[in-house]
Amino acid sequence: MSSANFKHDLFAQFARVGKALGSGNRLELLEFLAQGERSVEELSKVAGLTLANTSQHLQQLRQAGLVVSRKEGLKVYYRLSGDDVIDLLDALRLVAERHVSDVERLVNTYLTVKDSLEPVPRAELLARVRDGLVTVLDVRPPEEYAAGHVPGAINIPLQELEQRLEELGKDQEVVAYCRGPHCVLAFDAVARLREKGLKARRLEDGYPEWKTAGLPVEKNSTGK
Amino acid sequence: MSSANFKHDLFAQFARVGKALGSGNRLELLEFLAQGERSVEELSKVAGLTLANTSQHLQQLRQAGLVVSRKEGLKVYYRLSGDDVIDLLDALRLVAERHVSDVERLVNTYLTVKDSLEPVPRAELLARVRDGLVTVLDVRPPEEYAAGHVPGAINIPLQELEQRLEELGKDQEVVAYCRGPHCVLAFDAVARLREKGLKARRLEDGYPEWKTAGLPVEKNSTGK
DNA sequence: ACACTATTCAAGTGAATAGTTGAGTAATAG
DNA sequence: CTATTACTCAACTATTCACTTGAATAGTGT
Repeated sequence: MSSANFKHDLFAQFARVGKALGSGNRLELLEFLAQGERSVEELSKVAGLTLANTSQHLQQLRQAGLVVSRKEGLKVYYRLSGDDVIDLLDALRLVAERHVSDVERLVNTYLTVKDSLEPVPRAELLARVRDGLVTVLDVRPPEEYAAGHVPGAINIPLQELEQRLEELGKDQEVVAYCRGPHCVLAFDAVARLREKGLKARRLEDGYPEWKTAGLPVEKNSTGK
Repeated sequence: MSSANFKHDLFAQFARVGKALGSGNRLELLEFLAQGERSVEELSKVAGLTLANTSQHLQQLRQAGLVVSRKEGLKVYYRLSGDDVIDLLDALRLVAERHVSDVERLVNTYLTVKDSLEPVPRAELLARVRDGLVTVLDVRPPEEYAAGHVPGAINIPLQELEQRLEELGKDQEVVAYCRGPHCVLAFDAVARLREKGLKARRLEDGYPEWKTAGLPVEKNSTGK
Protein backbone atom coordinates (compact mmCIF):
# COMPACT_ATOMS: atom_id res chain seq x y z
CA MET A 1 0.00 0.00 0.00
CA SER A 2 1.59 3.18 -1.14
CA SER A 3 -0.71 5.43 0.80
CA ALA A 4 1.47 5.18 3.89
CA ASN A 5 4.32 6.71 1.93
CA PHE A 6 2.01 9.27 0.45
CA LYS A 7 0.86 10.33 3.87
CA HIS A 8 4.39 10.52 5.08
CA ASP A 9 5.58 12.61 2.17
CA LEU A 10 2.62 14.89 2.45
CA PHE A 11 3.16 15.55 6.12
CA ALA A 12 6.81 16.12 5.45
CA GLN A 13 5.83 18.89 3.02
CA PHE A 14 3.53 20.50 5.55
CA ALA A 15 6.29 20.22 8.10
CA ARG A 16 8.55 22.26 5.85
CA VAL A 17 6.13 25.14 6.19
CA GLY A 18 5.89 24.52 9.92
CA LYS A 19 9.65 24.53 10.25
CA ALA A 20 9.85 27.88 8.56
CA LEU A 21 7.58 29.23 11.30
CA GLY A 22 9.81 27.77 13.99
CA SER A 23 12.19 30.68 14.42
CA GLY A 24 11.52 33.97 16.12
CA ASN A 25 13.65 35.83 13.63
CA ARG A 26 11.77 34.43 10.69
CA LEU A 27 8.45 35.30 12.27
CA GLU A 28 9.67 38.82 12.77
CA LEU A 29 10.65 39.02 9.12
CA LEU A 30 7.23 37.71 8.14
CA GLU A 31 5.45 40.24 10.30
CA PHE A 32 7.40 42.97 8.66
CA LEU A 33 6.70 41.60 5.23
CA ALA A 34 3.00 41.60 6.07
CA GLN A 35 3.28 45.37 5.54
CA GLY A 36 4.35 45.01 1.97
CA GLU A 37 7.45 44.51 -0.11
CA ARG A 38 10.86 45.04 1.47
CA SER A 39 14.44 44.75 0.32
CA VAL A 40 16.84 42.38 2.02
CA GLU A 41 18.75 45.26 3.52
CA GLU A 42 15.67 46.82 5.12
CA LEU A 43 14.71 43.47 6.51
CA SER A 44 18.12 42.78 7.95
CA LYS A 45 18.11 46.15 9.70
CA VAL A 46 14.71 45.81 11.25
CA ALA A 47 15.35 42.29 12.45
CA GLY A 48 18.81 43.13 13.71
CA LEU A 49 20.47 40.35 11.74
CA THR A 50 23.48 40.34 9.46
CA LEU A 51 22.80 40.62 5.78
CA ALA A 52 23.93 37.10 4.96
CA ASN A 53 21.91 35.64 7.76
CA THR A 54 18.81 37.50 6.70
CA SER A 55 19.28 36.34 3.15
CA GLN A 56 19.48 32.76 4.31
CA HIS A 57 16.35 33.02 6.40
CA LEU A 58 14.51 34.53 3.48
CA GLN A 59 15.52 31.65 1.31
CA GLN A 60 14.13 29.23 3.80
CA LEU A 61 10.91 31.16 3.82
CA ARG A 62 10.85 31.04 0.06
CA GLN A 63 11.41 27.31 -0.01
CA ALA A 64 8.50 26.92 2.37
CA GLY A 65 6.41 28.93 -0.07
CA LEU A 66 5.73 31.72 2.39
CA VAL A 67 7.44 34.52 0.48
CA VAL A 68 8.34 35.33 -3.10
CA SER A 69 11.04 37.61 -4.40
CA ARG A 70 11.48 39.96 -7.30
CA LYS A 71 14.68 41.57 -8.52
CA GLU A 72 14.63 45.20 -9.58
CA GLY A 73 17.95 46.73 -10.50
CA LEU A 74 20.38 46.03 -7.74
CA LYS A 75 17.81 45.27 -5.10
CA VAL A 76 15.84 42.15 -4.39
CA TYR A 77 12.38 42.71 -2.97
CA TYR A 78 10.61 40.07 -0.94
CA ARG A 79 6.91 39.90 -0.17
CA LEU A 80 4.45 37.41 1.29
CA SER A 81 3.28 34.94 -1.30
CA GLY A 82 -0.38 35.52 -0.50
CA ASP A 83 -2.96 36.71 1.97
CA ASP A 84 -3.36 33.20 3.26
CA VAL A 85 0.06 33.60 4.83
CA ILE A 86 -1.32 36.42 6.96
CA ASP A 87 -4.18 34.15 7.97
CA LEU A 88 -1.67 31.51 8.94
CA LEU A 89 0.33 33.94 11.03
CA ASP A 90 -2.84 35.12 12.76
CA ALA A 91 -3.90 31.56 13.49
CA LEU A 92 -0.47 30.94 14.97
CA ARG A 93 -0.70 34.04 17.11
CA LEU A 94 -4.16 33.13 18.28
CA VAL A 95 -3.14 29.69 19.40
CA ALA A 96 -0.02 31.01 21.05
CA GLU A 97 -1.98 33.63 22.95
CA ARG A 98 -4.68 31.29 24.00
CA HIS A 99 -2.65 28.35 25.07
CA VAL A 100 0.83 29.39 25.91
CA SER A 101 0.45 30.93 29.30
CA ASP A 102 3.91 32.44 29.01
CA VAL A 103 2.72 34.77 26.31
CA GLU A 104 0.10 36.22 28.56
CA ARG A 105 2.61 36.58 31.34
CA LEU A 106 4.95 38.40 28.99
CA VAL A 107 2.31 40.75 27.75
CA ASN A 108 1.29 41.54 31.28
CA THR A 109 4.84 42.11 32.41
CA TYR A 110 5.76 44.52 29.68
CA LEU A 111 2.54 46.32 29.09
CA THR A 112 1.77 47.47 32.63
CA VAL A 113 -2.02 47.60 32.62
CA LYS A 114 -2.96 45.66 29.58
CA ASP A 115 -6.69 45.57 30.14
CA SER A 116 -6.97 49.31 30.49
CA LEU A 117 -5.88 49.61 26.87
CA GLU A 118 -9.19 48.15 25.74
CA PRO A 119 -8.79 47.32 22.06
CA VAL A 120 -11.32 48.59 19.53
CA PRO A 121 -12.77 46.00 17.12
CA ARG A 122 -12.37 46.74 13.44
CA ALA A 123 -16.08 47.03 12.79
CA GLU A 124 -16.53 49.53 15.59
CA LEU A 125 -13.70 51.69 14.34
CA LEU A 126 -15.09 51.70 10.83
CA ALA A 127 -18.50 52.84 12.07
CA ARG A 128 -17.12 55.57 14.29
CA VAL A 129 -14.79 56.84 11.58
CA ARG A 130 -17.83 57.24 9.32
CA ASP A 131 -19.58 59.26 11.98
CA GLY A 132 -16.49 61.38 12.57
CA LEU A 133 -16.35 60.40 16.21
CA VAL A 134 -12.72 59.36 16.41
CA THR A 135 -9.32 60.39 15.17
CA VAL A 136 -7.45 57.44 13.72
CA LEU A 137 -3.72 57.47 14.38
CA ASP A 138 -1.22 55.47 12.34
CA VAL A 139 2.03 55.23 14.27
CA ARG A 140 4.03 53.36 11.67
CA PRO A 141 6.91 54.92 9.74
CA PRO A 142 5.87 57.18 6.81
CA GLU A 143 6.90 54.62 4.14
CA GLU A 144 4.56 52.03 5.50
CA TYR A 145 1.81 54.59 5.85
CA ALA A 146 2.29 55.67 2.23
CA ALA A 147 1.95 52.09 1.04
CA GLY A 148 -1.57 51.93 2.44
CA HIS A 149 -3.48 52.87 5.59
CA VAL A 150 -6.89 53.05 7.21
CA PRO A 151 -8.95 55.80 5.51
CA GLY A 152 -8.71 59.14 7.26
CA ALA A 153 -5.84 58.05 9.47
CA ILE A 154 -3.22 60.60 10.48
CA ASN A 155 0.35 59.42 10.33
CA ILE A 156 2.53 60.33 13.29
CA PRO A 157 5.48 58.04 13.94
CA LEU A 158 6.04 57.33 17.60
CA GLN A 159 9.11 59.55 17.92
CA GLU A 160 7.21 62.61 16.77
CA LEU A 161 4.16 61.98 18.88
CA GLU A 162 5.00 64.37 21.69
CA GLN A 163 5.69 67.30 19.37
CA ARG A 164 2.64 66.84 17.23
CA LEU A 165 0.06 66.35 19.92
CA GLU A 166 -2.07 69.31 18.89
CA GLU A 167 -2.84 67.69 15.53
CA LEU A 168 -4.96 65.18 17.37
CA GLY A 169 -7.60 67.41 18.87
CA LYS A 170 -7.89 67.47 22.65
CA ASP A 171 -11.40 66.20 23.08
CA GLN A 172 -11.89 63.56 20.47
CA GLU A 173 -10.99 59.97 21.18
CA VAL A 174 -7.92 58.64 19.42
CA VAL A 175 -7.59 55.10 18.10
CA ALA A 176 -4.04 54.05 17.35
CA TYR A 177 -2.84 51.13 15.26
CA CYS A 178 0.32 49.81 13.70
CA ARG A 179 1.54 46.54 12.21
CA GLY A 180 -0.42 43.90 13.94
CA PRO A 181 -2.04 42.75 17.13
CA HIS A 182 1.28 42.65 18.93
CA CYS A 183 3.07 45.54 17.41
CA VAL A 184 4.36 47.45 20.38
CA LEU A 185 4.16 50.85 18.72
CA ALA A 186 0.42 51.16 19.20
CA PHE A 187 0.61 50.08 22.83
CA ASP A 188 3.26 52.69 23.45
CA ALA A 189 1.32 55.39 21.68
CA VAL A 190 -1.83 54.77 23.66
CA ALA A 191 0.09 54.79 26.93
CA ARG A 192 1.75 58.11 26.08
CA LEU A 193 -1.45 59.77 24.93
CA ARG A 194 -3.17 58.78 28.14
CA GLU A 195 -0.36 60.30 30.13
CA LYS A 196 -1.11 63.56 28.34
CA GLY A 197 -4.74 63.31 29.35
CA LEU A 198 -6.18 62.28 26.00
CA LYS A 199 -8.72 59.56 25.51
CA ALA A 200 -6.96 56.84 23.57
CA ARG A 201 -7.40 53.22 22.68
CA ARG A 202 -5.82 50.94 20.13
CA LEU A 203 -7.25 48.96 17.25
CA GLU A 204 -7.57 45.28 18.12
CA ASP A 205 -5.09 44.37 15.42
CA GLY A 206 -3.07 46.08 12.73
CA TYR A 207 -3.05 47.24 9.17
CA PRO A 208 -2.40 43.88 7.49
CA GLU A 209 -5.46 42.38 9.17
CA TRP A 210 -7.56 45.41 8.30
CA LYS A 211 -6.58 45.07 4.68
CA THR A 212 -7.14 41.34 4.38
CA ALA A 213 -10.52 41.72 6.04
CA GLY A 214 -11.50 43.59 2.90
CA LEU A 215 -12.05 46.89 4.64
CA PRO A 216 -11.42 50.12 2.72
CA VAL A 217 -7.87 51.44 2.50
CA GLU A 218 -6.36 54.67 1.32
CA LYS A 219 -2.99 55.35 -0.27
CA ASN A 220 -0.50 58.22 -0.41
CA SER A 221 -2.64 60.79 1.27
CA THR A 222 -2.02 62.85 4.39
CA GLY A 223 -5.41 61.85 5.69
CA LYS A 224 -6.03 65.36 6.95
CA MET B 1 13.74 50.85 25.56
CA SER B 2 12.60 47.47 26.68
CA SER B 3 10.23 46.93 23.80
CA ALA B 4 12.96 45.41 21.66
CA ASN B 5 13.37 42.67 24.22
CA PHE B 6 9.64 42.35 24.53
CA LYS B 7 9.29 41.87 20.82
CA HIS B 8 12.05 39.33 20.82
CA ASP B 9 10.61 37.34 23.67
CA LEU B 10 7.18 37.43 22.14
CA PHE B 11 8.37 36.14 18.80
CA ALA B 12 10.34 33.46 20.58
CA GLN B 13 7.10 32.28 22.17
CA PHE B 14 5.32 32.20 18.84
CA ALA B 15 8.26 30.34 17.39
CA ARG B 16 7.80 27.63 19.98
CA VAL B 17 4.39 26.93 18.52
CA GLY B 18 5.85 27.09 15.03
CA LYS B 19 8.59 24.65 15.93
CA ALA B 20 6.04 22.20 17.19
CA LEU B 21 4.51 22.24 13.70
CA GLY B 22 7.88 21.61 12.12
CA SER B 23 7.85 17.86 12.12
CA GLY B 24 5.84 15.54 9.92
CA ASN B 25 5.35 13.08 12.72
CA ARG B 26 3.97 15.70 15.05
CA LEU B 27 1.60 16.94 12.37
CA GLU B 28 0.39 13.40 11.89
CA LEU B 29 -0.23 13.10 15.60
CA LEU B 30 -2.14 16.36 15.56
CA GLU B 31 -4.28 15.28 12.65
CA PHE B 32 -5.15 12.15 14.52
CA LEU B 33 -5.90 14.07 17.67
CA ALA B 34 -8.25 16.29 15.69
CA GLN B 35 -10.59 13.30 15.83
CA GLY B 36 -10.75 13.34 19.57
CA GLU B 37 -8.93 12.05 22.60
CA ARG B 38 -6.35 9.30 22.18
CA SER B 39 -4.01 7.42 24.47
CA VAL B 40 -0.28 7.50 23.92
CA GLU B 41 -0.27 3.90 22.81
CA GLU B 42 -2.91 4.45 20.14
CA LEU B 43 -1.03 7.45 18.88
CA SER B 44 2.28 5.65 18.72
CA LYS B 45 0.71 2.86 16.70
CA VAL B 46 -0.99 5.05 14.18
CA ALA B 47 2.07 7.21 13.65
CA GLY B 48 4.39 4.22 13.50
CA LEU B 49 6.67 5.56 16.21
CA THR B 50 8.08 3.96 19.32
CA LEU B 51 6.24 4.64 22.52
CA ALA B 52 8.98 6.71 24.08
CA ASN B 53 9.40 8.78 20.95
CA THR B 54 5.68 9.43 20.73
CA SER B 55 5.59 10.48 24.35
CA GLN B 56 8.38 12.95 23.72
CA HIS B 57 6.67 14.45 20.70
CA LEU B 58 3.48 14.81 22.68
CA GLN B 59 5.31 16.65 25.38
CA GLN B 60 6.66 19.07 22.87
CA LEU B 61 3.19 19.63 21.57
CA ARG B 62 1.99 20.22 25.10
CA GLN B 63 4.72 22.73 25.78
CA ALA B 64 3.69 24.56 22.66
CA GLY B 65 0.15 24.66 24.00
CA LEU B 66 -1.28 22.62 21.14
CA VAL B 67 -2.46 19.64 23.17
CA VAL B 68 -3.49 18.93 26.73
CA SER B 69 -3.43 15.64 28.58
CA ARG B 70 -5.53 13.94 31.17
CA LYS B 71 -4.67 10.90 33.19
CA GLU B 72 -7.29 8.27 33.79
CA GLY B 73 -6.17 5.16 35.61
CA LEU B 74 -3.12 3.82 33.88
CA LYS B 75 -3.65 5.64 30.64
CA VAL B 76 -2.87 9.18 29.64
CA TYR B 77 -5.22 10.71 27.11
CA TYR B 78 -4.17 13.58 24.90
CA ARG B 79 -6.42 15.92 22.99
CA LEU B 80 -6.11 19.20 21.10
CA SER B 81 -6.23 22.16 23.43
CA GLY B 82 -8.92 23.90 21.42
CA ASP B 83 -10.66 24.32 18.11
CA ASP B 84 -8.31 27.10 17.18
CA VAL B 85 -5.64 24.44 16.78
CA ILE B 86 -7.69 22.89 14.00
CA ASP B 87 -7.95 26.31 12.39
CA LEU B 88 -4.19 26.64 12.63
CA LEU B 89 -3.64 23.25 11.03
CA ASP B 90 -6.05 24.13 8.24
CA ALA B 91 -4.30 27.44 7.64
CA LEU B 92 -1.01 25.59 7.44
CA ARG B 93 -2.42 23.10 4.98
CA LEU B 94 -3.90 25.83 2.87
CA VAL B 95 -0.63 27.70 2.57
CA ALA B 96 1.27 24.51 1.90
CA GLU B 97 -1.13 23.51 -0.85
CA ARG B 98 -1.19 26.87 -2.44
CA HIS B 99 2.46 27.68 -2.41
CA VAL B 100 4.50 24.56 -2.19
CA SER B 101 4.33 23.21 -5.69
CA ASP B 102 5.71 19.91 -4.48
CA VAL B 103 2.52 19.21 -2.62
CA GLU B 104 0.49 19.43 -5.76
CA ARG B 105 2.96 17.26 -7.57
CA LEU B 106 2.70 14.68 -4.81
CA VAL B 107 -1.06 14.68 -4.82
CA ASN B 108 -1.10 14.25 -8.56
CA THR B 109 1.40 11.44 -8.46
CA TYR B 110 -0.36 9.38 -5.88
CA LEU B 111 -3.96 10.07 -6.65
CA THR B 112 -4.02 9.34 -10.36
CA VAL B 113 -6.88 11.51 -11.54
CA LYS B 114 -7.30 13.96 -8.75
CA ASP B 115 -9.66 16.32 -10.50
CA SER B 116 -12.11 13.62 -11.38
CA LEU B 117 -12.71 13.13 -7.68
CA GLU B 118 -14.48 16.47 -7.51
CA PRO B 119 -14.90 17.29 -3.82
CA VAL B 120 -18.29 18.20 -2.43
CA PRO B 121 -18.50 21.38 -0.35
CA ARG B 122 -19.87 21.02 3.15
CA ALA B 123 -22.90 23.21 2.52
CA GLU B 124 -23.87 21.23 -0.56
CA LEU B 125 -23.62 17.95 1.28
CA LEU B 126 -25.77 19.24 4.12
CA ALA B 127 -28.48 20.33 1.70
CA ARG B 128 -28.48 17.10 -0.26
CA VAL B 129 -28.52 14.98 2.86
CA ARG B 130 -31.66 16.83 3.94
CA ASP B 131 -33.29 16.05 0.63
CA GLY B 132 -32.23 12.42 0.83
CA LEU B 133 -30.33 12.63 -2.43
CA VAL B 134 -27.05 11.14 -1.29
CA THR B 135 -25.68 8.38 0.87
CA VAL B 136 -23.00 9.65 3.20
CA LEU B 137 -20.17 7.21 3.81
CA ASP B 138 -17.84 7.45 6.78
CA VAL B 139 -14.74 5.37 6.07
CA ARG B 140 -13.03 5.88 9.40
CA PRO B 141 -12.59 3.10 11.97
CA PRO B 142 -15.68 2.36 14.10
CA GLU B 143 -14.23 4.00 17.24
CA GLU B 144 -13.84 7.32 15.50
CA TYR B 145 -17.27 7.01 13.97
CA ALA B 146 -18.78 6.32 17.38
CA ALA B 147 -17.20 9.45 18.83
CA GLY B 148 -19.11 11.59 16.37
CA HIS B 149 -20.03 11.68 12.68
CA VAL B 150 -22.01 13.46 10.02
CA PRO B 151 -25.74 12.85 10.60
CA GLY B 152 -27.07 9.91 8.65
CA ALA B 153 -23.64 8.69 7.64
CA ILE B 154 -23.07 4.97 7.23
CA ASN B 155 -19.84 3.67 8.70
CA ILE B 156 -17.91 1.24 6.55
CA PRO B 157 -14.18 1.09 7.19
CA LEU B 158 -12.12 0.84 4.04
CA GLN B 159 -11.21 -2.81 4.50
CA GLU B 160 -14.85 -3.85 4.57
CA LEU B 161 -15.93 -1.72 1.67
CA GLU B 162 -15.88 -4.45 -0.98
CA GLN B 163 -17.97 -6.85 1.09
CA ARG B 164 -20.56 -4.34 2.12
CA LEU B 165 -21.19 -2.65 -1.20
CA GLU B 166 -24.88 -3.50 -1.30
CA GLU B 167 -25.51 -1.38 1.79
CA LEU B 168 -24.86 1.65 -0.35
CA GLY B 169 -27.63 1.39 -2.91
CA LYS B 170 -26.62 1.09 -6.54
CA ASP B 171 -28.17 4.23 -7.92
CA GLN B 172 -27.72 6.88 -5.31
CA GLU B 173 -24.61 9.01 -5.26
CA VAL B 174 -22.20 8.32 -2.42
CA VAL B 175 -20.19 11.02 -0.67
CA ALA B 176 -17.27 9.69 1.34
CA TYR B 177 -15.28 11.44 4.05
CA CYS B 178 -12.74 10.68 6.72
CA ARG B 179 -10.35 12.63 8.91
CA GLY B 180 -9.49 15.69 6.96
CA PRO B 181 -8.86 17.19 3.56
CA HIS B 182 -5.88 14.96 2.98
CA CYS B 183 -6.92 11.82 4.65
CA VAL B 184 -6.22 9.15 2.09
CA LEU B 185 -9.03 6.88 3.14
CA ALA B 186 -11.71 8.92 1.42
CA PHE B 187 -9.69 9.19 -1.79
CA ASP B 188 -9.25 5.44 -1.80
CA ALA B 189 -12.89 4.80 -1.09
CA VAL B 190 -14.08 7.00 -3.94
CA ALA B 191 -11.64 5.39 -6.35
CA ARG B 192 -12.83 1.90 -5.41
CA LEU B 193 -16.51 2.76 -5.58
CA ARG B 194 -16.04 4.21 -9.05
CA GLU B 195 -14.34 1.02 -10.16
CA LYS B 196 -17.49 -0.79 -9.14
CA GLY B 197 -19.55 1.55 -11.23
CA LEU B 198 -21.05 3.65 -8.45
CA LYS B 199 -21.33 7.39 -8.51
CA ALA B 200 -19.02 8.61 -5.77
CA ARG B 201 -17.36 11.79 -4.65
CA ARG B 202 -15.67 12.86 -1.46
CA LEU B 203 -16.41 15.64 0.99
CA GLU B 204 -14.04 18.57 0.50
CA ASP B 205 -12.62 18.07 3.97
CA GLY B 206 -13.15 15.81 6.93
CA TYR B 207 -15.02 15.32 10.15
CA PRO B 208 -13.01 17.72 12.33
CA GLU B 209 -13.69 20.58 9.94
CA TRP B 210 -17.34 19.66 9.71
CA LYS B 211 -17.63 19.73 13.47
CA THR B 212 -15.80 22.99 14.01
CA ALA B 213 -17.88 24.63 11.31
CA GLY B 214 -20.77 24.20 13.71
CA LEU B 215 -22.64 21.77 11.49
CA PRO B 216 -24.82 19.13 13.12
CA VAL B 217 -23.23 15.90 14.32
CA GLU B 218 -24.57 12.60 15.50
CA LYS B 219 -23.16 10.16 18.04
CA ASN B 220 -23.24 6.41 18.61
CA SER B 221 -25.81 5.55 16.01
CA THR B 222 -25.62 3.21 13.08
CA GLY B 223 -26.97 5.90 10.86
CA LYS B 224 -29.12 3.41 9.05
C1' DA C 1 3.94 -7.01 48.71
C1' DC C 2 3.94 -8.79 43.96
C1' DA C 3 3.82 -8.53 39.14
C1' DC C 4 1.95 -6.00 35.26
C1' DT C 5 0.82 -2.11 32.27
C1' DA C 6 1.13 2.59 30.45
C1' DT C 7 3.87 6.24 30.33
C1' DT C 8 7.80 9.14 31.29
C1' DC C 9 12.71 10.13 32.13
C1' DA C 10 17.72 10.10 31.04
C1' DA C 11 21.63 9.43 28.27
C1' DG C 12 23.67 8.93 23.91
C1' DT C 13 24.19 9.21 18.69
C1' DG C 14 23.93 11.12 14.11
C1' DA C 15 21.63 14.69 11.45
C1' DA C 16 19.90 19.29 10.91
C1' DT C 17 19.93 24.28 12.04
C1' DA C 18 21.41 29.12 13.30
C1' DG C 19 24.75 32.03 12.98
C1' DT C 20 29.51 33.86 11.55
C1' DT C 21 32.99 35.11 8.13
C1' DG C 22 34.83 35.76 3.76
C1' DA C 23 34.56 35.08 -1.08
C1' DG C 24 31.63 35.30 -5.37
C1' DT C 25 28.16 37.38 -8.56
C1' DA C 26 25.17 40.40 -10.75
C1' DA C 27 23.62 45.30 -11.86
C1' DT C 28 24.80 50.11 -11.97
C1' DA C 29 27.74 54.43 -11.97
C1' DG C 30 31.67 56.84 -13.23
C1' DC D 1 37.27 48.88 -17.38
C1' DT D 2 36.95 49.61 -12.42
C1' DA D 3 34.57 50.54 -8.28
C1' DT D 4 30.46 50.21 -5.71
C1' DT D 5 26.23 48.36 -4.19
C1' DA D 6 23.06 44.64 -2.90
C1' DC D 7 22.83 40.22 -2.37
C1' DT D 8 23.96 35.22 -2.49
C1' DC D 9 27.00 31.21 -1.77
C1' DA D 10 30.25 28.19 0.71
C1' DA D 11 32.63 26.62 4.61
C1' DC D 12 32.76 26.20 9.36
C1' DT D 13 31.28 25.95 14.57
C1' DA D 14 28.08 25.53 18.30
C1' DT D 15 23.72 24.25 19.32
C1' DT D 16 19.53 21.88 18.92
C1' DC D 17 16.68 18.00 17.37
C1' DA D 18 14.90 13.22 16.27
C1' DC D 19 15.23 8.95 17.55
C1' DT D 20 16.96 4.78 20.16
C1' DT D 21 17.73 2.16 24.28
C1' DG D 22 17.25 1.00 28.93
C1' DA D 23 15.85 2.35 33.45
C1' DA D 24 12.33 4.71 36.49
C1' DT D 25 7.67 5.92 37.98
C1' DA D 26 2.70 5.61 38.78
C1' DG D 27 -1.46 3.26 39.00
C1' DT D 28 -4.06 -1.71 38.96
C1' DG D 29 -5.06 -6.29 39.98
C1' DT D 30 -3.99 -10.28 42.92
